[in-house]
Amino acid sequence: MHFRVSKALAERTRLSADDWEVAALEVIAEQGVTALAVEPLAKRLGVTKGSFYWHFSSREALIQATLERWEENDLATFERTLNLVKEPRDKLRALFRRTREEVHSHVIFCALFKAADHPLVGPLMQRVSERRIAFLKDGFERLGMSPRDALNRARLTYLSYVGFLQYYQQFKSARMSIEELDAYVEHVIESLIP
Amino acid sequence: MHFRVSKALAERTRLSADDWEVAALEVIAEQGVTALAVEPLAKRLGVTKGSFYWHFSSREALIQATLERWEENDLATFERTLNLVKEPRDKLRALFRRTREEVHSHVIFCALFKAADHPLVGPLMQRVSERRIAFLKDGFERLGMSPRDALNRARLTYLSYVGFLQYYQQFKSARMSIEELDAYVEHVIESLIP
DNA sequence: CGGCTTCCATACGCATAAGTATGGTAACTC
DNA sequence: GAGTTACCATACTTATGCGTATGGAAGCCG
Repeated sequence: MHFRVSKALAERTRLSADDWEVAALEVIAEQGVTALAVEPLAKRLGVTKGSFYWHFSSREALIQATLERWEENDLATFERTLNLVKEPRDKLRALFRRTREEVHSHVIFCALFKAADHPLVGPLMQRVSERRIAFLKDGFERLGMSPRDALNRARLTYLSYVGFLQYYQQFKSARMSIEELDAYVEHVIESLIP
Repeated sequence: MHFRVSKALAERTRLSADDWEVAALEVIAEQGVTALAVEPLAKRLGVTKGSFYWHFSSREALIQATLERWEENDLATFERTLNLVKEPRDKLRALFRRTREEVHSHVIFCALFKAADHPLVGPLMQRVSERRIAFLKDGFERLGMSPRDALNRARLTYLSYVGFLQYYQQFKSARMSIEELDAYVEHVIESLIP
């Protein structure tokens, strides 16, 4: 005897490929790319992998699609934030201060950076890195630095950002307080923006 | 009919726990902590896991022992390098320039940092990070910075170091040339050392 | 209402890896 | 040289995860 469970309780909306990609990105943010497995992901979504292999041909295909989606979204977000401020110094400052906000996107970025060994993730993060370094270089050049110095300063800035994210994400027990974090960001701004 | 293979060819020296730890550190440097598995490691050493479980009670025990060994060695190396130069400015400069050398130790450091999720690796890297930041802070204070500024500058310096390592290790295809690398390090020195 | 498509469950095969149990062989000891 | 210990191989068991095969149920379409 099997009574059909109420639709509201069971929430039995069938899944789309998008649902899988969103869930995959969540797992990547929480546990990294290597921890992204098909069966646990299916369990998380309340289905079995029979569903998964209808939407995707393989685990790699899911990763590929998820990464593409993230890159597009990242590009769009970056462009949007980028055009808010015009004055180069303020633009850089705004960028630095953004580090404290939009935590979620930073978590994913950080997880992807750590997974750069993966053949699909590596090229992606290299593209992203070069784009951001180029953007920073442009900013420093507008502030009067030589192309050579601007490039190196951009590298230094970007890589300190990467290091900071990893540190801040990992060692949550030793996290700075909000005030300390603010002070740190202001110090970085004073030290790196001419 | 089985003729005993010559001892020189077979190299059948029996293994010690140390041998396993050294090999484990190699694998960590090459493929990270998560990729460290017992059976592949045994194959690498030309034995089976029957040998492994005589020396160690579990995979975790191996990781533990390997990390302890690395931390001791890292401390010793750091102390040694540290006492070579006395003048604070030169000391910091020497430290920065060291980034280009002793590649192997940096590879391990980098791999461990990426594996900070692991319950054994996390606390270790936190200790190591705090030690190094404290060392840098001391250097900056000796150069006349306030304790607060010195701490933040030390963080910035250390985290840019971490970010650089990850970037440089991962994206070998987009690596800078030697000259470019030198120029970058000199830029960092000029930018961060007052 | 019968049929076709879409989405999913179940059940399999295969591979890798942790850990255990047990027996074998080298090496040292007396 | 007989016995003990130290080191290792082989052969399990269990668990996880990828991918496939196949059948079943829901939803649309005529």
